[in-house]
Amino acid sequence: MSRCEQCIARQLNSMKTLTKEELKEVAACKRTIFYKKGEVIFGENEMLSGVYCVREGICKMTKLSANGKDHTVKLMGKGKLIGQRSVISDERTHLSAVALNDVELCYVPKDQILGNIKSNQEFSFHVLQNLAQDLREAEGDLINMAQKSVRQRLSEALTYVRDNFGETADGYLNVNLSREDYASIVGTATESAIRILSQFKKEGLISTAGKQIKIEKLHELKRVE
Amino acid sequence: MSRCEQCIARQLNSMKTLTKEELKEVAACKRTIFYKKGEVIFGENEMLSGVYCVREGICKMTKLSANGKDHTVKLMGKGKLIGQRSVISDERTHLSAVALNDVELCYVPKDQILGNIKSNQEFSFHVLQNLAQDLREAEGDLINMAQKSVRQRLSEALTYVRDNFGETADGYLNVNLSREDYASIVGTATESAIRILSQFKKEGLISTAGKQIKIEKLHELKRVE
DNA sequence: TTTAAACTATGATAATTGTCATGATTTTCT
DNA sequence: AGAAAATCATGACAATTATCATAGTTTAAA
Repeated sequence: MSRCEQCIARQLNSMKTLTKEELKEVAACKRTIFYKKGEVIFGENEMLSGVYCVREGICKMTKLSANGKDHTVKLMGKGKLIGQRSVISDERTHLSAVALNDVELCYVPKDQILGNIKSNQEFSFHVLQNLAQDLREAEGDLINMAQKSVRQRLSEALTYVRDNFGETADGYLNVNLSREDYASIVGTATESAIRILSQFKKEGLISTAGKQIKIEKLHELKRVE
Repeated sequence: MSRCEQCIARQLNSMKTLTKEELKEVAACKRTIFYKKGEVIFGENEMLSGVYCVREGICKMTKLSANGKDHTVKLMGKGKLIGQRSVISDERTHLSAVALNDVELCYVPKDQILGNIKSNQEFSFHVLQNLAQDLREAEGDLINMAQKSVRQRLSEALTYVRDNFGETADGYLNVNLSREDYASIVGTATESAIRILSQFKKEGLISTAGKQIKIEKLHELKRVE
């Protein structure tokens, strides 16, 4: 079993501020867990006993709404910590976490995390900065949702996926989301997402090959009105 | 000039975890500032040199959007810390802060706050929990924005104002926001906010006296479809 | 106090988005 | 391979919301 010190994901979050001693402790109590596409890591309103660090794959954080639809609040890629907020607040989850593709997670018990927050000032401050950043993003998303059209939001969702998860050698997005996934991110009806993607295609802003999407004209896509 | 130890606002935020010594230091370097209704405390994209604690009155945190309209992200009442996120991230502000009515703020230099975060574990953890809570709220707002109608959001804005800022003896909301303010919170056109408030009035869910609003039937208002 | 400015109100109409329906296409499973 | 299920696509229509216009009301200021 690989040690935390060698884990790539570790470089990407607060864990990198831990000392060798602390990392050994984490390594001793952590567990690696695999989830297949579509599997639920945890649901809403659950008490978590630890946090999950994404080592491979992508998870979506979603919330079920009154009308029965899921809204995807954010996507968590390599290095992201899932469940951090709930553990810090000592509250039940308010979102559920679902594997968007096959996923490898590293589970670290809550006490280990909280212990390090208490004892390692640098770690604690890093977590603080992380949350501050998440907050900034959430507020930004809120404003986008309030003020931009579905078309704009969808175009931004495409560039978001591209910027965060990259593209293949021939320019297709690395991550293939269904139209329903996009609709859930953008906060619209699936049909609307489909329709607008069709428009983008007709306008030559994107092209598709099966489920794959290629962003053709990023510039125009970005300044879509 | 009043000492921090006696300040009511202090009871309401992370400051309450500071020791007497630390409070004395804060008291020594803090400054009390007054703003009149409508005055700007800071704008977007500014570097802050400290945080502001609300002692009296309410501030709104807003962001100007491409279409020239302001969106109100949240209201900050007594005890709330303004600018905390920017100071922790060491980034420019992404929102501006505006006095919604006459306001008394207590300004604490950034170094003082950051120093306490570094040295006082309890304070640091409290700030962490605060941010986690803010994050939860922001995500909740995002989902509301994505999934609820303007009518629902407006009804929730009313109960939000009531729950957070209270009502007078005769049942009117303590805080009197303009329809434009409500529109800015809800993320809609001012005319739409006006229209829906008129509807609520016709339906007997609220009543008004000039600028004042009284919630008449909270129950039905809450389950407005 | 009266005059201007800001705010509230409402109608008419357009634009956006959601919903329902119906097929085509693709993927998955056996 | 073939059937079933999921996904994608598109039309028709309804509902919601924005925009423009106009006027009444309240508030603030000269």
